[in-house]
Amino acid sequence: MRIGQLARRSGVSVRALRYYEEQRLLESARTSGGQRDYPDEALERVQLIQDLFAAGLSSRTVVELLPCVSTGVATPAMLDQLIIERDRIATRIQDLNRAKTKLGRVIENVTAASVAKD
Amino acid sequence: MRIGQLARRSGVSVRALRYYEEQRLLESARTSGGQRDYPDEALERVQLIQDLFAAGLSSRTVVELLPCVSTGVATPAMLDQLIIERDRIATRIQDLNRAKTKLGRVIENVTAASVAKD
DNA sequence: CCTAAACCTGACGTCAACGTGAGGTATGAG
DNA sequence: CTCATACCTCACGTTGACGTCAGGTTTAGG
Repeated sequence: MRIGQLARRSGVSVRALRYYEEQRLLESARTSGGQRDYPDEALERVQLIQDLFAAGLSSRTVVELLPCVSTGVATPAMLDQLIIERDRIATRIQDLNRAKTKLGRVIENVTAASVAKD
Repeated sequence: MRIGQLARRSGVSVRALRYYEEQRLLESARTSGGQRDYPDEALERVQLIQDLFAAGLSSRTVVELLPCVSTGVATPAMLDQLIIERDRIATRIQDLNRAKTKLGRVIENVTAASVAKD
């Protein structure tokens, strides 16, 4: 599969895919002409990378953790890192819930006020 | 209260507080010598700003929504924006939960494997 | 009055994850 | 063979929320 098709299937830009390669997050074979050629599994991997990015992990962290996320095998240091990141995500979720609750209350207030006027 | 004290109390940097003022998120009175002088309520406001930033809102969005978040009064446009942001946060929470679950499974696998070796 | 600490205003630096050309090559249908 | 696409490699630009340094001023204690 070539880069444009992978981009369309995964929903990320061509530039992003090249960037992932630059960061060693994603490999590609090359055609005789030098164009990238991806196996089908690349799609899955790109989606995984996106998930981890969306979770706020940096590309540096992702490149460290991708092997064990893919293979299920990890060194103790990697396990520590995994736990740290999971906890960071958990904390972040709590922060977001607080903010969401806050906005929710504001929305309720405003809505109630406007209904009261009716 | 002067800027250094507000910084210590709120846990954000002096630079950040000046930045908030620059972005019109936070006002300050000035002493005769030109130094910033904050009322006690500023602490609360800084924490609110931090919450909204942590939720991924931009300073532009925050400056638009702060009035109604503080006062509870909003125009229809502001209400729309509030709802948009709340939904964005909700989506983000779901993303994070997915990533957390994924990492959690990896951690389980790895832990199980290492226990199996014992 | 003196001085250390805190504060002031610019203004340039940083970092991540790409966006965006510029200028050239590969591919494949007709 | 031809030509429209799709692709290639630099390499500089962008954005947000500050960090950081320079050079000067204010404040409060002794």
